[in-house]
Parts: sequence; C-alpha cells; structure tokens
Amino acid sequence: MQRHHLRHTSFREQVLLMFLENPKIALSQSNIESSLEAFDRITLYRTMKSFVSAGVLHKAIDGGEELKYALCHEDCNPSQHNDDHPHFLCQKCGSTYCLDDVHIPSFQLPDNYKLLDIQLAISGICDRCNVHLTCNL
Amino acid sequence: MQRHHLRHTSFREQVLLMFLENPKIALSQSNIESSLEAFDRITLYRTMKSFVSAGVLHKAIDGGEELKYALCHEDCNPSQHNDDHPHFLCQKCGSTYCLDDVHIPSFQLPDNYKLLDIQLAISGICDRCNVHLTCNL
DNA sequence: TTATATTTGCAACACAATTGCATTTAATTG
DNA sequence: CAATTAAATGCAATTGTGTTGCAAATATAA
Repeated sequence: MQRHHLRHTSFREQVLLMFLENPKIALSQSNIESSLEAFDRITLYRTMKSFVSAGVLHKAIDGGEELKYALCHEDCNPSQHNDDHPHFLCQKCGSTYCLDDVHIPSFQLPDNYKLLDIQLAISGICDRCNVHLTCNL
Repeated sequence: MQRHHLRHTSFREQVLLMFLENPKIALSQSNIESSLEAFDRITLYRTMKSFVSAGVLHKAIDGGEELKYALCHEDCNPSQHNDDHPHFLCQKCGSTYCLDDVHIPSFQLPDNYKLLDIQLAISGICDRCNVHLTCNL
C-alpha cells in the first residue's frame, strides 16, 4: 500500500483509507478527527506531515479557513509534487474537490516576473448541492 | 479619508498609511507590527477585521504561510468585494504583489458546478529580485 | 526471535487569536 | 464649546493550535 518508504501502521491505514474512499475530496484535520473514534492530535499532525513529504497527500489550498489535504497523483514523490490542478470549495456543503480534469489556463505575467508555482482556488456551488437547489424550486 | 463608516483614529491612520505607501503590496500582520513602534496586537487584529469588513482591505491569498492584506479597489464596499485579481508571492524576498492588470482567463468547470469566486495564487521571482539575480551573474 | 529504528502517546510548552471589561477617544448634540 | 453617546483601545485572562521532548510501543530487518 504505502511503498513511499513509510511504515505501515494501523493509524496511518485508518487515515489513508478515508482519503481512498473519496479520492478527489480534500479533508481537513478536523474532518479526519471527527471520523476517527480514538485519535491523538499530535500523532495526526505528524502523520499528515509524513504523508505530505512522502508524496502521498498534498495540501489543497481552497481559499477557505481550514487547510485541507488530498490524495496525490500516482507520479508524486518526496522530491517532486505534481498536483497543479484547481481546488473547488463548495460554499454550501463545505466540501473541497480536486478538479483534476480542469486545466489551468496560461496567462501573461508582468515583465521580469518568473513563474514557479500556481494555485487556483475556486469556490461556488458543487454539482450535488446545485441539484438539490434546483429540485427544491 | 475613510468614509467607509469607520472612525478616524491615529492607530488606524498609521496602519492605513503603510498600505497607501505601496498600494499594490500586501502586508501581513507581522509586517505591520515590525513597522509600528508601539502597537497592541489585539487592537491590530480588530483593526484588520474592521478594514476588511468595511471594504478597505482584502485578504490576499498568496499560497504562503502568512495571511496578508492589501488595499481594495475604489469600488469595494462592505457588501461587495471586487478584488478578483491574482496575487504573486516572491519566493526570494517574500513580498506579495497584487497583479491588478493580470486578467484571469476563463476556463471550463465540470457540469453543474457554479462559479462564485476565484483566487489565483502565483509564486516565483518578482521583477526586483530577478534584476538582482541577473546583475550578480 | 532478536535487534534496531521508527512511530506513537502523553506531558509540557510556545505561540496565535479571541473575549470581557474598564478606560479612553472620536463624533454628535444642544 | 461643553456635555453626551457610541465606538475604539488596551490590558488581563482565556482559548485554541501547533510543537518539542521523551519513554513506551510497534514495525521492519537480520
């Protein structure tokens, strides 16, 4: 399962399973805590840090208050993260989605600015909530 | 100066002047604190919150660790912020710039996703640092 | 099965941010 | 211009978040 040079423990397995169940949904630390019956805050901090530096999870900047994490692509590794997709925060249900299929369009930076990294955070209403809204009308 | 229904105080004036000196540069709270000779952290918290909700400053998401603030456009008000420009974080000097002139190109969201807000955080090397780098070569 | 190195969990700590409240200050009114 | 009122300030105390140190537990390798 985790041959990213990480040891297999039951705690890590529990956390990782939560992400594998919904591969494109980002979770905050409080999201994870509320789903774990017994958890240790400190261990969770270190688990997340290990996962990120190992290339298993990436930080999902969604413009919201909470920092969230989401599963990396297969080709991510400790030295090179490859998660340059937008993140979408639903203002209704609070879920954050990885929009892997949405390509970030290119744009023109001012002169002498050198681009190294892009993060696109989109918010609005997700497909699920949108369906519910239109049904209720 | 601040007819956004905010009272004029010397503290607020000091803070606001820092932003007016460099209108397109975003400042974090620690940036501000280090430039004020006498400051009260709590008052600064409340000042920033007042400025944001009054439409004077907006939060500049730059993908960095620190939350930064920058001057709003003229047409921002408490009910409607209008600051949909990218923010650029220089990885060398740590400065954050509002790229007012960079237009965010449109893109295609998945079906039934409704877009309400975009935040584009770009990082790299800014023009100043770029010039210094090339000079030193 | 043993040895070794990593991970875990607890306690203590450091720091950031918030709340309550008395005091001060800015705008308003007569 | 003085008195009034409402908002802003500053301090104390509190809450919350994230970190560090260390002993015990656990996973891998020999």
